[in-house]
Amino acid sequence: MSITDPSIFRVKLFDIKRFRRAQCSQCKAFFWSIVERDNCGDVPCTNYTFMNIPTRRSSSYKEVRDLFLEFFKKRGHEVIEPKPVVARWREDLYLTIASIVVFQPHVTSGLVPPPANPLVIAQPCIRLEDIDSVGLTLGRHLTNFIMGGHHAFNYRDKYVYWTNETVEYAYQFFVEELGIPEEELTFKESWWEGGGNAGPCFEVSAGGLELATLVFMMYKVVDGRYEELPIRIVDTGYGIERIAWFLQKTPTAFHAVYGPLVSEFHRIIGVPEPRNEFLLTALQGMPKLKIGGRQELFKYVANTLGLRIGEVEEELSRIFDLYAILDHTKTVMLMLADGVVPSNSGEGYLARLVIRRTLRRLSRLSRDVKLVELIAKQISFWSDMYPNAYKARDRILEMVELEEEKYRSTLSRVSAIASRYSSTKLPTVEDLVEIYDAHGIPPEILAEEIEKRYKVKIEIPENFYSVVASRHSRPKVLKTVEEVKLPKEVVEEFSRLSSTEPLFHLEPYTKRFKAKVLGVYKNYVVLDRTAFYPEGGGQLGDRGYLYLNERVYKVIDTKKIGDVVVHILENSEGLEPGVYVEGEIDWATRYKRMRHHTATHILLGALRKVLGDHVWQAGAEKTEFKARLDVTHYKMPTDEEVKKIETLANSIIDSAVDVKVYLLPRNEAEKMYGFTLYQGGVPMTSTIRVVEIPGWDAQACFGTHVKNTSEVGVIKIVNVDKIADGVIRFEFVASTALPHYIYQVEDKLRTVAQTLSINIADIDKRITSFVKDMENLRILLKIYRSMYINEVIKNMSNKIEKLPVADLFIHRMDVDDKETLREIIIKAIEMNPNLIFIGLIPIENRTYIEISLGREVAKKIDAREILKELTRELPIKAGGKQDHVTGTIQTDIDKVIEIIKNKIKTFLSK
RNA sequence: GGGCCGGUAGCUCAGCUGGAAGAGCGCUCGGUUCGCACCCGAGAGGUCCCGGGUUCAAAUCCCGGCCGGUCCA
Repeated sequence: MSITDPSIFRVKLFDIKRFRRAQCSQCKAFFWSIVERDNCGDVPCTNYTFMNIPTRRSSSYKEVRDLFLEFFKKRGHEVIEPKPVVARWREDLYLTIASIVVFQPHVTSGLVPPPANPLVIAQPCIRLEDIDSVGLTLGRHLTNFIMGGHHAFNYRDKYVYWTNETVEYAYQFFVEELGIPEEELTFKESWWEGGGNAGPCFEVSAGGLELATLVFMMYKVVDGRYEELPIRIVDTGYGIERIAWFLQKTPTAFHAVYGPLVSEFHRIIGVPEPRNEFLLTALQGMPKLKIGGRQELFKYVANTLGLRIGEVEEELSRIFDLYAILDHTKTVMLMLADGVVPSNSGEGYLARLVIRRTLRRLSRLSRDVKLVELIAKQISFWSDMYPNAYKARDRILEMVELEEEKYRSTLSRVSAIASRYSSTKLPTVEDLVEIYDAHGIPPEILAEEIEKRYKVKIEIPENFYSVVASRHSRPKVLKTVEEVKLPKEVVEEFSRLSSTEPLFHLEPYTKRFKAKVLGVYKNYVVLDRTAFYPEGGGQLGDRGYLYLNERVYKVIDTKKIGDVVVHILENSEGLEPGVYVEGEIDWATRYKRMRHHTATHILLGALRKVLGDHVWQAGAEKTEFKARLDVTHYKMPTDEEVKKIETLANSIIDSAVDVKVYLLPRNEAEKMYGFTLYQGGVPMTSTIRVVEIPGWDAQACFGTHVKNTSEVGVIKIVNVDKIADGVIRFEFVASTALPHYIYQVEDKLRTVAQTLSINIADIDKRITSFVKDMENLRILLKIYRSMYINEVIKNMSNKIEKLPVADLFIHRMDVDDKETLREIIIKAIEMNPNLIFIGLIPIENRTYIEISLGREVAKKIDAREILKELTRELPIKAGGKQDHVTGTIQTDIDKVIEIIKNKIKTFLSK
């Protein structure tokens, strides 16, 4: 895996302190240690021994975090505020899985300077990769953790520090600051990869716990190959939870992190707290997991303490569940606090996934405890470390409650699905996967139900969830960056040209301008400057004209390649590089789009104010006619809320606030406005164009905006829709586009009124009576139908022809109402089991025919045989079953009746 | 973003190898009963999501759309 010269691992400190390089007898990795040892110092190559390693301190979780920051601050690192656990600034990742993620890809690629250098950060992270191991490993695996990271960015012309200093800091921190004896420390050589970067690393362990990873990031991973980075980055991750565990010597990391909350969860959920000895024995048994899974662990604990395996399994499983719940509820809190809305797609699904996993585990322990209650406990417990969660408390709890309800309704299908099976017909593994995939019902829950019903046990394979996962192919990129929709050859042709001067930004009200033609290829033209707005940020490209002397060129669309604006013409004949043209944009259209664009920002601001900070733009489109804005929100807004949003939005229009546009360096912009800037996507630029409506909204935005909110005129929300779970779409019309919208509505009304030949004013009343009339007519029709049916049946006996084999009745009905005919037929043959019923309906110049046999006749005769007989004489397309056929005769009804009668008579006499 | 499942009576759903629209609950009426949640009998209630196609015939098969659910990243 590694392509590195191992000499990079030979750092100064190892020489001074006489660390020696050795190979682990278990995992075969090379490691450095002061004392001689035959393992790398990390579980499972060794046992947990940290319980017996003395340290100077026994610090709380929060103290460890502050200790870490303080240590590096004292050594010249600037402390950086942590970022949200949802990676809003990244297009390729949903969650902040490490501290370095904060600086990817803009800083690591060299586009933007780091906010400080060197720096230190205590970044809350969420990683769902190991979610199945959480609890089981007593805190080694967690879905949320704080990664303490000190980072140094070494540019070609600016060196900060590299391997020597990094290892020395680790040594000082662990040995001098925390008081871990130096002979306990091991530095294992390894290789790290993530987020598109890679490099050699040290895993620093003591007493069986890996406490930190020191990565020397120096490669970019491109198509599986490694390219050297222009910047060498020190990327370290100190596990604050593990260090706290190490120092406090609690039996699990959960005790170290959650303190009194552990007992409280035990009490609420009703799981008795285990003896310390029990947990410590389990901890010692952890390396067994690697060998034979949890059964080996149970066996170890049972043997050591002289207990029965079943007993141990039952108690430990419950405790594992409880710890996982402790972990998951905090993860849910963190995600929802950072504005994630549970959904069936996107990052919202990750929140739902964790919530459902938690509910599943919770339901194993208790039927009565509500998830909301546990989350509420977490929110209060963490109120000082995570005040934003406390602020969002009501919203978080409401979302959790809604999710809990949704999950319950999902599970309500279990019984219906179980009833598809029986004690002899059990679901296969394939069925279980299918049921989980399509209905979200976990196999153990279905198995439980089936066991209850049919007293049969179902085996669920160990690798169940990986079978599920293997059914889904994974896309390479999560979100795609806005792509240019221009032919490849055009992109190549124009890629050499210098960037176009953006008059549409510099002076957005420019309607006419002069410019020089720089490039012409087919119907694509590039100018040195332009007022034509190129498609982007949900705003469409401008249309208009280019003038060259007497000639007029129609511009039908405008797009961009990087900073080069490409005008798409109907015809470019006569245009060539060097000539000067005059441009004129279709101002009426563009101005409406500008107003809709600014209106979208106004609406988003209003939405966040009315609905909450969890509202994020999930998509938008602006045209000259109307605009739509999709946002994350967990339920359909009420009519009152919509009105409130609309009123609020219009109030800022009436306030006539100036819309400000700034170009700011990225770090500064983020510092000033936060990540709410990136509503429409994350630009890959070092400077950011910020469009601000002061006190209302600020976004990184490429589009054109009006100078003052009053120019938007008015916003009318015309439609609200739920387009996905957790995503609400608002369609709205602004400014002078509104009359056009109203015309459309009026036109529809007028058409309806005309069709009904009434006044528009009366339309509502008329429709009501119209519907009532329909209802009455239906009832009336029903009565007449049954009258007719009875009439036919009553008169039938007179018209029946008694033949030797059966009775024959031919009924002609001159109304195309097959349903009525069918009713007559059914009644007739029920009354007379010896009847052959022939029903005929004229349809245009053809004849619909239906032949039905009574119970008795059907024993002797096949209706299809009759059909066959008729086919000899008549062009029939028909078919059916033994006692009933339907079809069409391609002949006029008057010509067929006699033929049918005769044919059937001859047939029956055979 | 992608895959999968579903849309049939007021509700929960069956029917889906094409062939005459069903069950349970609920509702109405009647019976039983001191009374009822029980029991018995009768009845009302349908755009089989929408549009197109194949077919003599489509709830059923095919295509497109809308809506809902769900899993994966």
